[in-house]
Amino acid sequence: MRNAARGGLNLRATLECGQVFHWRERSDRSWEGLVGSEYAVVRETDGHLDVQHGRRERVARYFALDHDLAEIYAGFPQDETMQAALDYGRGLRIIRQPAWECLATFITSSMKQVVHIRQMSLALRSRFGAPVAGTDLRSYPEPGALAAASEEELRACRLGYRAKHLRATAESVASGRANLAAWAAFDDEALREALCGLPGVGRKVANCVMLFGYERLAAFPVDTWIGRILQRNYWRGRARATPLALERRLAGRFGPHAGYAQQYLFHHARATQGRGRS
DNA sequence: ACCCAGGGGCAAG
DNA sequence: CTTGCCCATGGG
Repeated sequence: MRNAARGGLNLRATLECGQVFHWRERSDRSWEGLVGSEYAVVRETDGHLDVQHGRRERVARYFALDHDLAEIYAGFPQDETMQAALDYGRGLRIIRQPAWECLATFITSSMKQVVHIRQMSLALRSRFGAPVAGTDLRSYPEPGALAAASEEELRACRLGYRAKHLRATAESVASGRANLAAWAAFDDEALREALCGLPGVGRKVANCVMLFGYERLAAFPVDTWIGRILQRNYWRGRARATPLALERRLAGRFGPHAGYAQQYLFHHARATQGRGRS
């Protein structure tokens, strides 16, 4: 079953740009992963999505094929830095990721490279997740499963100091004190404030969860990569600014879908300025 | 040996 | 409201 994507699709960029961490490519160039707790196999053909396994509508929604990329791109700034990132990542989509999976994953992301986040995520799935029919992939652990785990067990998944934060937030969500589903009704500021109240969640992680888990496309996470890009290309000659200052002063330049712009800049920088410059 | 990675929390200025 | 330091772990 083939699904039209408004403005094209770059499946590899979408799945490897650092917004989601468990998908894997198969030898036939298709990709397999879990949409919530459902096994899915997908493939990109001519800029469209081929759903080879899984419920078509559900998978299409997960990959946000309804996002109108042409309209989103039209809001990007017309400068060289942004256009180079756009040319490189064209077709990359911000997907609709389950809020808890996204929140938990980004709590473990602090001071870690994408490859490590993936390893921790897979270890958590393997140790605490539930089996899924049709695959050896396991669903992301429920909040209760992580809340019931000991800190030592979480550290065994190589989480380090992040184990304490993940466990505490899992408890908060499992108890219902933090109702992630209800928070979807909050406006951006209220949602950010609610998220920042959770252990291990500061402004950067909150912005990632808003962008990837709540479809708040204006959310603009500033990490070390984006900080460098903004400082060098959009804040030249001025005093070194903190991530928060950069976000407040510059996010507006990237339009109503600033989060999309941010992800293209991140993906481009990571690929071209590559991790190992020896 | 040293540096950095999709940071956050906390105490101190 | 900002800055400095620590928090583990892996890789270059």
